[in-house]
Amino acid sequence: MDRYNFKTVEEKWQEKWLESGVFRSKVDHSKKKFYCLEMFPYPSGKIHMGHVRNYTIGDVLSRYKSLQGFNVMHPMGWDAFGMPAENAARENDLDPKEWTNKNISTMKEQLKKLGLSIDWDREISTCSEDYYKHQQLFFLELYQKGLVYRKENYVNWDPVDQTVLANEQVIDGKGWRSGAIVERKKLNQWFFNISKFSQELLDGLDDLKQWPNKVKVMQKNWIGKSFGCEITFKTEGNLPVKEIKCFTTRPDTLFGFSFLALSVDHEISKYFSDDEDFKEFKKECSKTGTTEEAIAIGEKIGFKTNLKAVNPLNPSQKVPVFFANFVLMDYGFGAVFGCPAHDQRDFDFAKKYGLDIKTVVKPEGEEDTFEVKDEAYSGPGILINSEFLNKLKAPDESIIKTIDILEERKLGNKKINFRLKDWGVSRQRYWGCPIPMAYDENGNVIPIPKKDLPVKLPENVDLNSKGNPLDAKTEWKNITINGKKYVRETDTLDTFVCSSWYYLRFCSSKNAEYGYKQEEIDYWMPVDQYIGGVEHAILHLLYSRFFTKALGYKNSNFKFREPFEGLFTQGMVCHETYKDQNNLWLSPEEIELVGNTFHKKGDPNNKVKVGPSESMSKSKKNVIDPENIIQSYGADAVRLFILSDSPPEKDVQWSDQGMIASYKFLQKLWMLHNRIKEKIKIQNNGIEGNESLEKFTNQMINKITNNLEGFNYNVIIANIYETYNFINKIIEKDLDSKTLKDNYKKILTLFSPAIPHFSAECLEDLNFEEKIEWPIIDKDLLEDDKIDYVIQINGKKRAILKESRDMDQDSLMRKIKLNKLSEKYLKDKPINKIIFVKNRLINLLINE
RNA sequence: GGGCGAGUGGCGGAAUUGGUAGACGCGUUGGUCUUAGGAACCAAUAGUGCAAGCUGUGAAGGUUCGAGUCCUUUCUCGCCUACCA
Repeated sequence: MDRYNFKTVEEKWQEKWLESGVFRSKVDHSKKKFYCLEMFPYPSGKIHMGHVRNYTIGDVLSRYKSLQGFNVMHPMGWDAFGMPAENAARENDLDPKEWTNKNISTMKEQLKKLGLSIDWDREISTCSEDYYKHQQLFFLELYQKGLVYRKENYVNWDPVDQTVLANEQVIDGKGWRSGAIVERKKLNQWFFNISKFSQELLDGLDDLKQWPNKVKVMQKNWIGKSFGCEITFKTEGNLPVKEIKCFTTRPDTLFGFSFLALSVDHEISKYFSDDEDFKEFKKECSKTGTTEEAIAIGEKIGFKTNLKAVNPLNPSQKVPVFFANFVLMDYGFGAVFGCPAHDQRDFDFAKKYGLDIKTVVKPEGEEDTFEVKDEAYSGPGILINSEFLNKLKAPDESIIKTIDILEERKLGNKKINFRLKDWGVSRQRYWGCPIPMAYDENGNVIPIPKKDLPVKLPENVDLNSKGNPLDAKTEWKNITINGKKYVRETDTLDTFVCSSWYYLRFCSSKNAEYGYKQEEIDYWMPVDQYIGGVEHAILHLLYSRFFTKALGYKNSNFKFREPFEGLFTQGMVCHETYKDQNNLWLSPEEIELVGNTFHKKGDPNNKVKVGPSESMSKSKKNVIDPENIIQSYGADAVRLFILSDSPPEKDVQWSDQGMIASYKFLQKLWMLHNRIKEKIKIQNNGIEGNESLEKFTNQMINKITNNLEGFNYNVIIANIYETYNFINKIIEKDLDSKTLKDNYKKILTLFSPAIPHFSAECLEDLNFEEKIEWPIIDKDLLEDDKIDYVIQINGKKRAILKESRDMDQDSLMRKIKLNKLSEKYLKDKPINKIIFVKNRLINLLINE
């Protein structure tokens, strides 16, 4: 008997699938569609285990849905713009496009070896003109709808590299590449008006029933809706400032007002631009702002101005105005009214600067003389010391009442404030989608005419030039439109823009006229199941939701409101970390086990320190290369292992032993397959095991179907093992050929989403040529006619009786009386109460 | 500081949602076969006890005939987020 040769089998089926085009999808209104999408990869060079896990999960689902008769679309593409290409190209002196395309072809081959059911005809790459020209058109459309605008905004500026850095590229206040101290610089940038949809994006979350709650909560917090009031404070002092606006959620504590605090970037700061002390203070603020620790400790510092702010509800009260480090310019109005008694931050600040702390809310049940002492009180209660507001219930009643009064007296307005800010999409980078805009000599903006799209990225640019390489490319930059001279916008779009609409492009990946074809998105959208890492919980998913809403804005053809109906966030793949005696990271291949300690390979004196299991990363060298693993064990074995060890939403530990076990299991399964094959050939008409085989198969259909529906993919693998164990036993028995054949076919079908090559090979080996469909559960067979009844006495399990299904209480009692257990536990003691759960258990309550 | 989630054998994890706790796998132990085993197969494997049994799902209470599952309090860990007015 041959061993299972995964190499030939997997290659054979991968070729077959590709040639026959089984995974090709097209609109077919006679069938229900299922759009399965995994987050497309960045072509960094090679696939990693995270990809293997992500795409295996999606593949199991796609194959399962196909077998169920759905018209499945399962596409794949490349998130191909971005900085790594630009950096790699600079380091190796080559073209980012070349580098990217080479990576794409490598990774595509690797993905194919996993045996994924992907419709490669729909492949897209965001860095190709075919893709980004449509993105430019969308940009212009959004511009026309008023959803795109330009404004000055602060950015992280690297003065050495002359470029803008993303927040995550600023490490301890320094540029990640140059090491230069990052400056805050105001730059003109393009923005998408995502905040216009704040409320819609928030409300939409309620409809996303198949999203993890965790992600919805994160988005909700990110959008950050708060209800409150804007209050205009009159000011007095030696500056030409008459009033300052604040946003507050607690206007009801206005009688506890004791100072007003401004952000150092507040417009009033312009009057202090020559003040040396203020400059010093501002520097101090930016220092504390950078480290997370400083924020956690949260030392509050302030700079006192000569201004006084007037309490609008009590004009005789005038309080000092400070600049303070804890006030953010981009939230509310960059100004806060301080009420130390009921806000911990304000409390800390007041303590430090010796400001009044006046209690205006007491907890229910306290005396009116209640006073805040060691910390602010922000809980519910009753208003005190607040004149006409006294006795109101805080917070709900008091806030509404106060806002009413402020509005009536024209001192303030009810206001809903969102934390969500508009999306700055300009990047001073080469390797991205050019923004299709231009400027005349006066700096006036015009969109590039649609007929001139796409604005192509120029080739042969000098990536080593300071700043944006596009800026240096004068022959590209200077253009003429309708005989008039213009200069192109040289910024490119944030790569998140590319991934905000790629799910639409997959529906019509070849459509040349427009980003999508209406009838195709009408059929395929929304994505039924989206699968990816939780690290995209906010940005990518929020931007995609925004893009859908923006395209649907003033466009009645756009029928769906949300791009992703279902979302599944898979966990990471982890591995132990290793360090040698010099504290250098070692990869798993660089170590070996001698006795029971690890040493560096070939260096028995260099003991290895085993660190905690962490997400695989190149920097910690705790990576396992999927290519090697597939090479040694085959795709099905890898799939089996990656699914088996943990629920897909949780992190999984890579284990060599587990991997080997999966490999060995397939070998065992192949042996079993051959025994089954022999048995079927013999054409016997046994009866012994038929019934139990049918029952088992039917129960397995039920279990595996339910586990697929619930994403319990690790349990499916356990079910496959169970099935092996069962058949391995029953195969000894006398079975009828036809029964064995029919049931085995069903079982192989159940296996095929997880181990597709193996299952296909076995099915073919037995000439199961008819169309393979997901087996149907026989409800009658599901119910065993013998039940294990749990017999409890006073709630304790005392026995299990195998009796017939649907037995009533009295009959079961009679059986119990006949049992020796009755003698032992019951004797003649009176039974006080009987709890009987049909087909499950009986609990007898007696006096002990 | 705020939010979310999780604590079950030596390990990863199951448990039809309130009804036999520990499925399945790894590891370990014993055995069979073998020149050999880091192969294959068989068996055992929560703790304790010779056994009947008793005890067991982070801890303490509670509801219930019955709690890993529900409620209250508490501890620990993980993730996200952060001076959001």
